[in-house]
Amino acid sequence: MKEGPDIARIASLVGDPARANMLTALMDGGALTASELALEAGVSLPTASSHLAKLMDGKLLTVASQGRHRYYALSGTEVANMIEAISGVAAHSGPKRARPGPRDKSMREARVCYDHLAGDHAVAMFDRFVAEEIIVRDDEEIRLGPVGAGFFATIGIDTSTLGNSRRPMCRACLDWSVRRSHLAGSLGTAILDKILAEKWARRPAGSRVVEFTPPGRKAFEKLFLA
Amino acid sequence: MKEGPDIARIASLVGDPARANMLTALMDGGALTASELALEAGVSLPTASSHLAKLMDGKLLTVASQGRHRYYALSGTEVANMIEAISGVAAHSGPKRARPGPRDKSMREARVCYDHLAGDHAVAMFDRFVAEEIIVRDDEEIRLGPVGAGFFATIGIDTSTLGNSRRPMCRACLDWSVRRSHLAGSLGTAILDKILAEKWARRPAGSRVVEFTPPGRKAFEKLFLA
DNA sequence: TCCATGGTTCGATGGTAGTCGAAGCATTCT
DNA sequence: AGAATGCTTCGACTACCATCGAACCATGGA
Repeated sequence: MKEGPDIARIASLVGDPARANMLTALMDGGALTASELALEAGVSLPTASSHLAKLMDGKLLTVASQGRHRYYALSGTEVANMIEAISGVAAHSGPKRARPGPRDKSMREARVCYDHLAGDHAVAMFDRFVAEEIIVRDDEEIRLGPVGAGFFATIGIDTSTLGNSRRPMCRACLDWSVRRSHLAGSLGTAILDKILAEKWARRPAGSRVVEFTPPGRKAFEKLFLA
Repeated sequence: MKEGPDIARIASLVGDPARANMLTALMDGGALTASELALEAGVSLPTASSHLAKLMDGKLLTVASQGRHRYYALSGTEVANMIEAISGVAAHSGPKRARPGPRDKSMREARVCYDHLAGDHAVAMFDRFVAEEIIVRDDEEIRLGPVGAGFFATIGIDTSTLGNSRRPMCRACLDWSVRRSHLAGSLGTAILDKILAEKWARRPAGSRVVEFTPPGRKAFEKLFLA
């Protein structure tokens, strides 16, 4: 009967799966483009655009136009707190989270996260990069480490050309199946590109799964998990 | 694409206006019956029952069967925190809350909250009861004060018969238009009954508004707001 | 034992909101 | 300028779910 703030309105905004996916994708505080969010949410671009308009209308998101890109981000910590609180309840509620992650084993092992690799392999690779000081992480920020440029040069990735774009070369992306970070950004894209170019793995159509071939996996491990 | 806890599922539970009303009605930590919640939400009993089943399924509510009543309550502080967090965002988002409360002036002044009086008059009455030690509040608990039984006896309410039922005689109910407590429980019901029996006020059909007659208002003020 | 009251289930209805294809703007690169 | 990319708008379709009346169960009281 009390009708305080219109709680139902904004709860219903979060209540749609597509929008919820978008919001959680932005929970790291980063900004993503509409197309990236469309992929994250698993919907078409028009649909995503509609959802984004609704989220903007509810003031849950802010947008920054940069050239022909529109970068969407959470509008503030209050929104993040809310998502966090909802997640807490959901964790206690939902179907027993005995298996935290996707039902699909291969998805958990290796999948593509828009344009870079995610899953166990990606997290292991990220850890090794940090251990070897190929990349260094300063709190939230991630940069190429002292031996980084050299390392990537040896495997045919020219890091000097990756810094040009407005897009950050290195970005941390929280892996939902492992709950740890993996590498995104243009460098992450370059690595995924190489994996596919070398035919170490292929992507079954209509899925995010990345299927390594047996020799491909060996080569990948030798190169990135040495 | 991270698919952590099923946040959309429980957000959509809160996203329905009827359910949101129910949840906010329970935000004081109390327990209400299905019919009370139906009135709070402004829906029919079958509809309310369906919503309650869904909220139970999502583990947002607990239920305690007492006789033929079923008392629903929030399942824990985590749920309350979530509602609180959502309210915070909603306050920043929604249509300017210049007028915190109902658009209807008469509603804000006096209305019925299921079976007791709410609104400005009810809050003023509650304050006076506390000031005069007619009732005393111990934190969350409310009891009849030292002069309480005598006071109510003089106006024709026998408090000794009100304690029999399982229902608490005194209960605090948070008034949404003033954001302060008013009196619920069987004593609150008795007072409302008296007001209507004395014809100090009447209830237009199909509304929660309580319309005092001019002499009725005088009598009410003399008796309860002296 | 029978009635009254509080709740839930069932079935049918209607409205609303999510979805995508196609077309339309805007910006940037060649 | 022309082409390509990123994004939004429009229109039509669909599916889901909130809603309520009526019937059905359960408990408590006479």
